[in-house]
Amino acid sequence: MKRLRKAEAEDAPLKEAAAASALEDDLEEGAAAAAEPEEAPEVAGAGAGALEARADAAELAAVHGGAGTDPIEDSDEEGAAAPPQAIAAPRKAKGKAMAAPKPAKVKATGLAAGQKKAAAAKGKGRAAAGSPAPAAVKDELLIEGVAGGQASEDEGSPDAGDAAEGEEAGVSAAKAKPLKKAILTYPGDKAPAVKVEGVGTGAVAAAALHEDFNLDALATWAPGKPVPFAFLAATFEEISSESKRHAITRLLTNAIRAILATTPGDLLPAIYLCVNQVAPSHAGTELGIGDAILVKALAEATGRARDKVQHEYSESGDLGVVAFNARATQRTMFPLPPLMVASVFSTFREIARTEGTKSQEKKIKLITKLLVASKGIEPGYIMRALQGKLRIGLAEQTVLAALAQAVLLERGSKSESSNRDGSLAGRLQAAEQAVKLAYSQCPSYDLLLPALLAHPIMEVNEHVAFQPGVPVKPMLAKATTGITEVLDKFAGTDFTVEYKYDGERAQVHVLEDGRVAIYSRNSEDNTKKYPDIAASVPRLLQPGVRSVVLDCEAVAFDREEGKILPFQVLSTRARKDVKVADIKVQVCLFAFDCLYLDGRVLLQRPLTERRSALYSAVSEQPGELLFATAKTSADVEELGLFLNESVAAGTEGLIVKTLDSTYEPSRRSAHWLKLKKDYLEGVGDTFDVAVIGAWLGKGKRTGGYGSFLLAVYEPGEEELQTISKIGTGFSEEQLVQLSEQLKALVIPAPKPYYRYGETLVPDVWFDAKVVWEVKAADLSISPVHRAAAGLVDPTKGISIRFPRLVRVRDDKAAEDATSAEQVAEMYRKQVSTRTYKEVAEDY
DNA sequence: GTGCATCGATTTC
DNA sequence: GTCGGACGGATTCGG
DNA sequence: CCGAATCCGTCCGACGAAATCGATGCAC
Repeated sequence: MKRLRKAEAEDAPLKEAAAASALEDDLEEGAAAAAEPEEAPEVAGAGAGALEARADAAELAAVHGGAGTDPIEDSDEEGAAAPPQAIAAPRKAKGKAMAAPKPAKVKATGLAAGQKKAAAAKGKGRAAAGSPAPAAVKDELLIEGVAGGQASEDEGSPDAGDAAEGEEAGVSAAKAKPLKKAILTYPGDKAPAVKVEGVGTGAVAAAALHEDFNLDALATWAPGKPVPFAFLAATFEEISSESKRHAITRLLTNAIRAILATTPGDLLPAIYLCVNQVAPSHAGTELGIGDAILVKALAEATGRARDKVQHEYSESGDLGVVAFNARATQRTMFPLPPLMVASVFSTFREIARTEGTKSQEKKIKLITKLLVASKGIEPGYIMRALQGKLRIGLAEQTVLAALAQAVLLERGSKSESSNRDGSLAGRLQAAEQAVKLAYSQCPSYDLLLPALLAHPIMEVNEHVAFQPGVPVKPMLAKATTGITEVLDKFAGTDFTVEYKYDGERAQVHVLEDGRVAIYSRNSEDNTKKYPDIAASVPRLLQPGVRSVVLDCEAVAFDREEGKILPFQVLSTRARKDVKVADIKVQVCLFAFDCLYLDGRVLLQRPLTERRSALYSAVSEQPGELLFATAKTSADVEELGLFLNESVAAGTEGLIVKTLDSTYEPSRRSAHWLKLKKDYLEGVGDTFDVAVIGAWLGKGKRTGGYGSFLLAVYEPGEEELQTISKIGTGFSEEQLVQLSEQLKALVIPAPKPYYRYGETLVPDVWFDAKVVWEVKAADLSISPVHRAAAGLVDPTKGISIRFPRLVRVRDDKAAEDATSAEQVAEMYRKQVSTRTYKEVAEDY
């Protein structure tokens, strides 16, 4: 049926198209329902009702529809990839975010930011050195007192907002005192506030500002009416000029409150737009849109040449800016209906659904339609959203925080005023943690939102909790620089050490009904990628075990030799709809944690307990499932040996874990530490390489180089052969300085002795006079790089994994760079040729 | 129209 | 994956 | 003892190699 509608929408005039798509899936039906002239809904009441209904539907669907079924998603969707998550903002590019900076905004951005901007603009180097922090903070507080009023200015027409500065100043001055006081006394507390952990003075001050929330100043639409996309775009724009997290959070909190108070049905699409997702990760819906298609669409929408748009993109490094400028100069013949949050989002979903022949054309059409209907700031944010990079300093964690705060503030007064057991800041903090926990254990806004609106926020974890079949965000580990740091951090606590296998994270769910689901690190459904695992794991369950969730690393494995294979081998496995018979690369699971066993959620249990649960839940089967090699020791030398052993066994190093720690989903917790050889100073593979080219930077690297092309030296033919690009390891300041230095070495064409891939041509070439020392984790056979070509592989060259700059080698010339032969030798050495047994015998 | 190469997008690390 | 920058909170330092 | 300096965790967004998959373009 959606096909029909789609066809209609394509030919219909925009207004009708928007209407059609607004009705398209049940999401929009929900929105529409909430939008019915319910006449001034009692704040959250009406909308909550609408969403409550959806919550029930969702729960039902989850129960009946089975594992990870997204109640909102069309039932014909199959698992696949996920939408991008990253959203970002340039700190110092903030000034030129999207629109021409408005006078009022520049003021409101605050002293600190203003200064920084200026420093960044003219002065490379010591930007942050100057302004004393305390003064900046004070001024910030003054100005933020009027943030609420400011938001409204942006709405209607983007250019309309210049409030009387004098008045602002007056208001702020008046507010300054109570604010200061607030910091000291925890406002709203009768009893002296119990010190809440994690709540600082900043959070208290921020909480106090919530009193200024003014719905009428924010909401330009009537209660129950669809939320205009312009509102969201204006919020984004404001956020983009802000760098303080509290301030960003509050801006979004206010926006969410406005939606909650008027049209709560639009909250779900709004949240999805904020986090730049189109569906939960495990639902497998992707936009299938990248820079290339966006450039095409933008060219079409503005009637300009593609090259020109592409060129402007290269120059400005931001498609959003290109779109904004393009639209600004284009006249529309007749006024189009404004974009709505719900309709924009449903168009995004439609784009994600579009596939097959001519799908790109269709997608471009949809995008074009959005662009043509967009005004002011909107096209810029539409482009960025489709790119998957909002770049405004707002991403998932902050959205969750704002969501929690908004729900508490907007709805808490009713149901939760009775149990005010702390300061406002404390309760906000608690709500935030509850919501983040809920989301990490059940990463789906489709499930989270309805539950949030249906129940008191502090009970959200009772309703949105871990359940087998829905992936948990995996716990991550923190990098360390050496064994001493590990011992330092874990002094006084018991810890254990495990191999860090070089494969792919696999969260294996075995459900009571026998079904198996396997999720990736990013909660993608990988079940279809690993039918072999799905088949074998149930056989390995210990007698009596009915359901279990394992945390594992899936590693390519040579069953004949009983040997771990490198990551590059694993990556050649097919990904979609794999048939067991077609599998060429065997995989062995290395299990290291157990999150759930026979109805018991183990996330909050200590590692010791989870580990024994693991050992009791499944049995080892060489080549199919093994327990991660582990050892418990606090001896420096012993750990050093173990680290060497792990590397010899073909793993990346060690993970060190405290034995009493719980499983902390999605946290790069200090309870798990990564110990890799290449982290150690002076250890690991380093290369001296010539810098022979560069690419222009994007986003916060706009205006300079973003990455560089590196080459090693082949003395026989006297060639410089590319080995890698590099884009990290330098500070911003250093990057500017290096760019400056290299700019002088630009040559119009590559030297005849440069050997590089035809598909890897940099924006500018350099005379090879600069040598850098670069560190890497590994070497790999490369389809594009030319280093040591012919020495290891008959035609392919060698590249490096995870390259980063260590230091500049002023003392070296290009001829002194690492030689091709050395690179080849390093590659040969790293290839693991030893079996497990051999390694084990040695230690 | 079919098969193959290429490009772009997405994903893993 | 690596890395650096900005913030915010907690802890330590110095007058 | 208080304010300043410092340390540390969190969040965000620059950027890396390399693989598959899907759509499209091209040769035949």
